[in-house]
Amino acid sequence: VMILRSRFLDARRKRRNFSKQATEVLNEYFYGHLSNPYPSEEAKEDLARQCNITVSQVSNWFGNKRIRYKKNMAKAQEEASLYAAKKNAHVALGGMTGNPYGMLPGA
Amino acid sequence: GTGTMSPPASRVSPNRSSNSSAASADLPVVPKKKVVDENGTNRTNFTTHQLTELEKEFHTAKYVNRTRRTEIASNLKLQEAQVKIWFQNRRMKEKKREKEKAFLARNSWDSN
DNA sequence: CAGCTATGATTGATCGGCGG
DNA sequence: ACCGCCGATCAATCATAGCT
Repeated sequence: VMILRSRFLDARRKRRNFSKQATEVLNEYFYGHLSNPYPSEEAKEDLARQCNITVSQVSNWFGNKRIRYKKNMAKAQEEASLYAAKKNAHVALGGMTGNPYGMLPGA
Repeated sequence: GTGTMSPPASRVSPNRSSNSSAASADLPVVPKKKVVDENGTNRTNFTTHQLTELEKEFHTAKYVNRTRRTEIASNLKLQEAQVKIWFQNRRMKEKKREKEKAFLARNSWDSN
């Protein structure tokens, strides 16, 4: 079985997680447009540039994010609040916080 | 609050609203993709043979006639619709790669 | 190092719109 | 009215990355 699979598996093998910064940008967009997390082609290109990844990767990210957000809404909602709060703070302070939020505390 | 995520603006209707506020609960879940029935397993796992043949056909012709499609479906024991969809997905896949290359190239211009 | 979770990529199939 | 195609997306899965 494994042998048969290895023949048509390609890029999926070597994958690298996006940089924290890239993920940050993507999450900000996602939670900043939660009611309609469907970036236009143009927005995707922009995001791709900002994150230094391809447009397809941006699409993949949003596709995965949407689905997984729904599957774990309870948990994801915390992220939503987190980013919503972050956004407000950002606007209010008008400055960067450089907060190293890494992965969610999962709490 | 509960999830929102209305379907893609392009799919719901020409109605586009720049809703940028964070989580606001509404939208009673849209009918989205149907998982058919039973176990919710409607995704066919093509065999290596089927995929090999399909790709062989693809190299010969990106598009298949209804006649050819019927033949292929018959030979590979697949539904004609599956063959049709397979070719469609294959074409999109190719197009996606080209588009990506073009975009990357365009990105280089900016840097230099 | 093993085990488990997070995450990026792949892909058969669906949705809505368009054109022949 | 019907069908195929496109573009975007979904949903389930694969395989690996990365933390514990």
